[in-house]
Amino acid sequence: MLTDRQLLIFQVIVNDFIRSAQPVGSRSLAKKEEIQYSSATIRNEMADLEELGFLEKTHTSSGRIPSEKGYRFYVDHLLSPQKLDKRDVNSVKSIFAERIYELEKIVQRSAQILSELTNYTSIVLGPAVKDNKLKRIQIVPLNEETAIAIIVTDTGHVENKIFSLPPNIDPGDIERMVNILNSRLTNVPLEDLNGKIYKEVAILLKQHIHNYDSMLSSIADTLKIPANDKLFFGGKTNMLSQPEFHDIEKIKNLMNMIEDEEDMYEIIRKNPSGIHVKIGKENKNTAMENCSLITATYSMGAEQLGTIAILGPTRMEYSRVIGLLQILSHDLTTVLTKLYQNK
Amino acid sequence: MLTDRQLLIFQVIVNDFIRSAQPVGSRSLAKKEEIQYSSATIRNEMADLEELGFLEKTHTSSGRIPSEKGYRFYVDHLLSPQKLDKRDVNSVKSIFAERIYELEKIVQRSAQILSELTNYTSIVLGPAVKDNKLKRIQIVPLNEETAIAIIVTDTGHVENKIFSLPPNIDPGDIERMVNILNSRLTNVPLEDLNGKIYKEVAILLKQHIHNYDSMLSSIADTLKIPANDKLFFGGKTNMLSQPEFHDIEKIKNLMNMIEDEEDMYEIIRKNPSGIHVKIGKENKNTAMENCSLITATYSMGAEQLGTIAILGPTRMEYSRVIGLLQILSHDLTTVLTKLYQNK
DNA sequence: TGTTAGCACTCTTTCATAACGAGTGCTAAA
DNA sequence: TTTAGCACTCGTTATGAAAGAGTGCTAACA
Repeated sequence: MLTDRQLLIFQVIVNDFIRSAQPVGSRSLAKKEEIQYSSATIRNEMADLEELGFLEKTHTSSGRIPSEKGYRFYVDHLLSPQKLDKRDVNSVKSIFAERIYELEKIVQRSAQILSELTNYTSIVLGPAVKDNKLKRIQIVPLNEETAIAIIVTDTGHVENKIFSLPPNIDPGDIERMVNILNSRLTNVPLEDLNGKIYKEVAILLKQHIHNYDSMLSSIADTLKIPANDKLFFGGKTNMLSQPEFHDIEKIKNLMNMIEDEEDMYEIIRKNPSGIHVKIGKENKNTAMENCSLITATYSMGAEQLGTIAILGPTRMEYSRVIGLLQILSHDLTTVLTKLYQNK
Repeated sequence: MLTDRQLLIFQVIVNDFIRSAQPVGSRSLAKKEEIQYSSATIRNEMADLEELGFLEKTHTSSGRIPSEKGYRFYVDHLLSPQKLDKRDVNSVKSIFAERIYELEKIVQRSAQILSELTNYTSIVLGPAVKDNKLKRIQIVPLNEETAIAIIVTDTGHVENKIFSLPPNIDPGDIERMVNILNSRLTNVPLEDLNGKIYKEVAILLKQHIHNYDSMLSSIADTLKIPANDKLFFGGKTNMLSQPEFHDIEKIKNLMNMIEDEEDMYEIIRKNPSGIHVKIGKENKNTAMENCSLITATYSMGAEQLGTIAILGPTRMEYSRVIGLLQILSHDLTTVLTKLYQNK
């Protein structure tokens, strides 16, 4: 469709704009050494590229900036195989340098490094808890009326919830119940717990425990814990430094969205595996219409665990960010697989 | 020191400026019904108040705004006994309407309501964990090499940490160790745990457990958990709506500070009990020089637990915010005392 | 036929200037 | 002691001119 010359010019314009955030004019292009044509020729090509929808003008006599369609084309067809800066690679590797055991800490640190490297905002959806398998249930009575239920998963994740005890409960009953729960539910994925409790465990409890029904509903309720997986952020305020966000109103919308867990969860959830780029209005959210979101997934073995994302202006360093996400998601997957595979 | 008329004029100026964020001129003051003097008289008084340091001008011929000294005087001497709006009172009461068991949830919700009512940013320092007493220690092995230590406190707070096991550990040893720890350490305040472990528990472990020394250091290390108490925020982005933060640079500084847990912790920590107001530069942090911070403490019984704070512009609704904090800290204290006093 | 030089035109940015309004400080009169 | 009046200051807004960056188009060129 496009001639080689058009491709060249388009690519240089996009790169230039990504770097400078200023509309690119024909004269400044003609001065570049990789472009040997006169400004008039370039003007003609730019007019064509605009007609095709890849470029835009901010006003009648301004230079050109890439349109969303332009960015889309750039991302899909013009990104050369990523050659990452060595420093970037080293920075990512450094995340895994110290021996950390907690999955969450690794994830948290990834988010932080990513935002520092890019000066954009990073969002990491923590490991999906619902696929974790139950390692142990524990109930600790706090006083006559309340107790705390604690569940530990095979990945070392801990959840807890306080619930109220039925009056005059026998401590022995609690202990028996915990034993039954553990013997029957160990290694069951958290999302299956609830079903299994009513199908298999209820019968057993009925045989051994007084007052089992009021207890059971408390416990079952408690085990419904893993509602949303945890979100981690890095560089929440980085977008304030981007020149496209000089406007307070825009910033307010964006920051409000970032602060709203629900919104962010909606945006980053259920990503198909691999790397994906959403540009400008491709993100449904109006607060993000000047933003691009790049997501990558990470896994443990064959099981997809979570998502890493970078939120930046549409004028984003796509090449570099994609490179960073690729290497990070790969490394995360490798480390996690090694660390927890031998359960 | 000040005449009654000066007091009246000063108070009206402050109230007007808090409402409108605009410098207050003599003519607009003269129009108010509570002020019966001519604009010229008021001008003279304003000149005097400025000389005394209570008022400032933004430029030669502008109206007056309160100086920091002025706000300080206003807060210390001019705040009438707080008459709170009924809706405000009801909103605060609503926090405690549902029966919630988790202390953290109550605190979290308080922060949220507070920020919604005021349109400022609220910061709540969660209950000091170090004063909690140990209810139970649990150790759950995850695999051959790692285990997770869980501690539960008397207030239902749960902390956990993964640590590495010495090679070839005997499961029976772990169980014996947990029993010893629980029998010896239950009801010990968290901050005393470490000392007590080495003084009393080490000897016992030596008698009963193989390999006790390498285990002990792991455990002791694990129990050093409660580093910082948890911070909760409400309305982090509210300051973006305040007219004094039209300047992107100011916003960036402020938001960066709010996002930095260390900074915030430093600012809100170790507050003497009661309500305190820090105005403008009285806050050492330069990002806060256009802000005021009002803090209040809450307790459980006689034991001071944490701090609630509101961060707003120096042009803050002092009267209302102080009133809100008073009633909230009082109610929090009451509820918490009732809920957990009967341990 | 593709490329380029040249020129008229457009639009933004910057600067200077003027007019207006809000507000002050000071003086003199009530 | 209070107030009316007036000159003065400063910020805000509108206007216009000039400069600069960039475009589109036409005509000439290789």
